[in-house]
Amino acid sequence: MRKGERTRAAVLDQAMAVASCKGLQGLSIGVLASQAGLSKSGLFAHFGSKEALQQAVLEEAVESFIREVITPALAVPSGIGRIRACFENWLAWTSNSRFPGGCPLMGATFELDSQPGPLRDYVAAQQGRWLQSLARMVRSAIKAGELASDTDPNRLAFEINGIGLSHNFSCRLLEDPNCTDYARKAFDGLMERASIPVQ
Amino acid sequence: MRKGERTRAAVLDQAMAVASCKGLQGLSIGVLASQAGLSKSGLFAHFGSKEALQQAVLEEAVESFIREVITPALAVPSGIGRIRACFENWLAWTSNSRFPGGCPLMGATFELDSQPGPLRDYVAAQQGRWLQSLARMVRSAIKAGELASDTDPNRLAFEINGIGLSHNFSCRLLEDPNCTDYARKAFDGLMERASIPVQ
DNA sequence: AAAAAATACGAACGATCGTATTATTTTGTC
DNA sequence: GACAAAATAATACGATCGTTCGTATTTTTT
Repeated sequence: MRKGERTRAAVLDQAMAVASCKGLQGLSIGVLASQAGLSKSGLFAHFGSKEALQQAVLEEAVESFIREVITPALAVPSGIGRIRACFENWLAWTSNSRFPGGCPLMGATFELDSQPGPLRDYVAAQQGRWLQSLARMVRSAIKAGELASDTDPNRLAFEINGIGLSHNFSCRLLEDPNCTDYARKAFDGLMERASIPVQ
Repeated sequence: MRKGERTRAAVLDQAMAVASCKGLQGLSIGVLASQAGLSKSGLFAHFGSKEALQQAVLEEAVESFIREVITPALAVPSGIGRIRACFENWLAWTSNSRFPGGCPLMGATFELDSQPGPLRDYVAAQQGRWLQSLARMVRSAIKAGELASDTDPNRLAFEINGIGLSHNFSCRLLEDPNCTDYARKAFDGLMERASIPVQ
């Protein structure tokens, strides 16, 4: 690994932490450079533009999310268990200490949702993929005979997403100690309602 | 109504629209002034600081939210009907044309949740009130005999909030035309599960 | 109509922003 | 250890930021 790649990676890690707290708009090349012990122009050269830096932060965050939330869940046999594993990974991800201000993608979602441009397009595409991943897990749980066949995968994905969003909301803003408990119970209720009743 | 109050109100309206799109951080006194046909210093004098302007935007948004979402619902007899009315008002609010970028409070929530200060404190307090309002409606629906007595009002409020958040997410970022349908069905499912079964 | 108070303006401040250009240092390779 | 390439630094630019100040203009009250 070249020296440049190493510093770039280190900068990116720091940038993710900052973006997690202050948003993508709150990223400042000057501040970031002094935090990383680099000159402004030295740091700048690694990305070429501020937007490219923001894009890199987003891509890095997406890659982490897939690695820590989705991929491990796919190792679990398809069915409700896999969906639950993914959900649990997501809850843990929300409190990941690498992100002192919470998931940067969550922040970017609400920061960019009304600001047209390549960054918004990227976030929208990735969040669409996230919902599709959830829907796919639901579909395979139906195939496995654990969820009722008339379950709408996209709708269930919508609801699971809502529980996670509410968890983030109550965890990050309100600091409600009950929020993880609420989230788990909401998830269980959702699965119970959609599952095939035991005869 | 004094002249000053009128211009201040007009500026605030414009500021809410801008904050709705670009966030509180995206508010610029210079840009706002030129949009309002005022000089920068003339506009500035109405607020005294940028943070005071942001605070004023938040207060105005909260007031609108209460007026358009909560108060009308309280005119509906207590029970599931009242909760549904509130929920429907909320869905409509999310698409309110006054806010080209969606609810400014939603944006502020995810923008400020990790940025300590009076603005964050204010948003947290108001969002706490919002959840409490929902919980109170649930409690009165239990008293009215429409929801099971073992329902946890705070947990149900948590779940309703999640559906609204997911609706905002899918509506604003993904522009999914099904999102309102999904949200309504999720809400109905939630109420059905918590309601007292008809004998 | 005169006096007082409230509003708005114009100019300037220091600071910081992202970016471009040019130079210097460090790194990896032969 | 020399040499090319890569990485970092130095400096400067124009723009914009929030803010202050003194002054002009308008509105309201007397």
